[in-house]
Amino acid sequence: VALRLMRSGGFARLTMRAMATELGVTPMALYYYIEGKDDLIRLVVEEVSAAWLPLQLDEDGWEESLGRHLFSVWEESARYPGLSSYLIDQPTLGVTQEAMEAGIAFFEQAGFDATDARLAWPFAMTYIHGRLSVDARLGHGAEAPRLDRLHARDYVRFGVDAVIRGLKAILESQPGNRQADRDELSRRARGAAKSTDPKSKIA
Amino acid sequence: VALRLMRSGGFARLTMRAMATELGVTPMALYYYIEGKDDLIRLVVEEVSAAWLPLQLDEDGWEESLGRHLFSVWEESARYPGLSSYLIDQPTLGVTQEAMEAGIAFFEQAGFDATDARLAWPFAMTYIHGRLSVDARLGHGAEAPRLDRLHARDYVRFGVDAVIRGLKAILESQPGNRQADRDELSRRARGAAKSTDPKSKIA
DNA sequence: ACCTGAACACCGTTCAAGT
DNA sequence: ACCTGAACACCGTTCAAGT
Repeated sequence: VALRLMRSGGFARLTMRAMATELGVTPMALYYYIEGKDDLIRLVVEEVSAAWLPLQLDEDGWEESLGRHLFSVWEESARYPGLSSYLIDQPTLGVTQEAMEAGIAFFEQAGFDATDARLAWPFAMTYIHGRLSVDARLGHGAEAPRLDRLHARDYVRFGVDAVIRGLKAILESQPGNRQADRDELSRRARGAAKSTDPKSKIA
Repeated sequence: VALRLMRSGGFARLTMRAMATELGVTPMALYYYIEGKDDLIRLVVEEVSAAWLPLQLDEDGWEESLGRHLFSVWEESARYPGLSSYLIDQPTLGVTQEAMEAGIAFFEQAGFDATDARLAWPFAMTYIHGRLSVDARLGHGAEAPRLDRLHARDYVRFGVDAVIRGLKAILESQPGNRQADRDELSRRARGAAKSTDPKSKIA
């Protein structure tokens, strides 16, 4: 019922009283099952974020993997307008500690050093939830063109591209991770490397 | 009074009733001077955004100019926790139509084509307000370290860097704006160019 | 075990009335 | 011109009481 309320009227429509009315009970009946509104939202976020494509390093490289994840977060979350405005105000952006650690591990696997990996994940998530917050007010469907016939999808496409390119530039400027290393990583990705890879960041 | 309330208790503390109490009047007295709460927030945003360093192309290049602007928006807005969470939900991110057009013009002057300039400004602003929204809950001062002794300033520094590098990569991949043009721009910036600059994008 | 009813402490705002 | 007072339509939540 909570998810349906949010899909039709956005996060603002999700109230204890509206839920009770939909269920045909008084508002206080809900408190028998949940601790309060924060608990209700936690369950909602759990449900919505389960539909996100997980952030994991696939064979076609971290750039493509990250792009797919961000698009998936955007598409799924966009069904619940205003949810990202809530998530962005939460510690760890509303996801569990484990999900955040998995996100950081992703960037370490991609070759970022420990500090940059811890900064890269919140950077990408902050952008995508920021974008979703903007979309919530403007509408995200094809029926809602903005300036110069640009649609919500154009904005997020540009943004995700810029996020990935920015992170790539930072990765390439890391000491010990310059052109020579990148060539090595490319070779490994193609399965052509049989050496011991002494400088590999992936191990 | 509104600004003071926000500085001490954040955006959530800015209520018509709290303002009235501070002023020693009843809530309805405010309606003689302002139309309602939306109008009050509009005036607050007007005041806060006036303190932002304007986004204008200075002699040290668009990258540095953009970096200064974003940091200034971050530092000034951070004094009013929760304000960015409101701004990010607004069309044109809470600024006036003119401010948005000036932002787009900035990216055109920097060499972005018309479409990318229209996408670049919201991208940068969406990120910085997203970042501010996260900071609002976690605190932004040096007294609030996060994971691994990283501070709010580290996150925004990394993010602004990534935003600029990402936009730079997009600019450089634009047709007619490749290495040859960039070398020319670099020469101009150093004041060494006395040619007529026929291909310059800045004019 | 499951739910109700009254009440409290908040919101923004309308409408009519005061001086 | 400037402000009050009562009231309305909302919130989330506490506490005591019902079956």
